[in-house]
Amino acid sequence: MQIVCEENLDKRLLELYKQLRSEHGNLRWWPADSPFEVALGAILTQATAWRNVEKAIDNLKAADAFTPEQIHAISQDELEKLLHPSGYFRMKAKKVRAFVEHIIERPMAVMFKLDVPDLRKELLSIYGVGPETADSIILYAAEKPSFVVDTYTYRLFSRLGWVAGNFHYERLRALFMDNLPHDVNLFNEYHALIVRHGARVCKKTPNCESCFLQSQCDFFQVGSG
DNA sequence: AGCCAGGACTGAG
DNA sequence: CTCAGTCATGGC
Repeated sequence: MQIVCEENLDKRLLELYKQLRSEHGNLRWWPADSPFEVALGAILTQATAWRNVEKAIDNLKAADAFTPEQIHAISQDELEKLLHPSGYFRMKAKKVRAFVEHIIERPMAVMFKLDVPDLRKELLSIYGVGPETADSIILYAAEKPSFVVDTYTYRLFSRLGWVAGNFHYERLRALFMDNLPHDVNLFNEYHALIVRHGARVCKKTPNCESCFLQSQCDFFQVGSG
């Protein structure tokens, strides 16, 4: 993956943000009641629709298995059963267990005292926590500025012609980290807007009409700014 | 009926 | 390092 449009990226990113805001409003993410619930949701939503994640989280709450210690105490079979609706339930049971075992040793509140680079390294060392999950936990649970990108971000930016080639998480994240102020509220809202908008970005057709950014704002087209 | 959703890990080349 | 294969349910 290469960055096609290097010029004025800071201005372009802020203008895109304003466009998304005007289209979708102020979202204020993440749907969870605690940092631990954010982290669980981040793991469970890997390649999975959020509505299925909600079922699994409801199961955990209903089974009174919603603290790290409670989850650690139940059997693997039971954990798999509770996580079943979220899909990949065997994999996710392993991942959730690895995560709770880690934070029983090092509570999230302790980890969250680290700066973003060190916190990110520690989260990435946990089985089942990849770059997007780590950044989601840092941004939405620790409330520190680490930009979250995903396949929606890549798809949108490909349509805009700002990037080309295959999706590369770290390079796409660096595009935001290097060209935006490190503001938690900005990062929070920006990623939320991209995900909300993502449903309108056609997967296969390069000039999908449902992607308003293609048709309504010449500024976003490479070469016009 | 198929397609796909807010990815990550593994093994092979 | 790059990449295909794997993991799995539920809504549209």
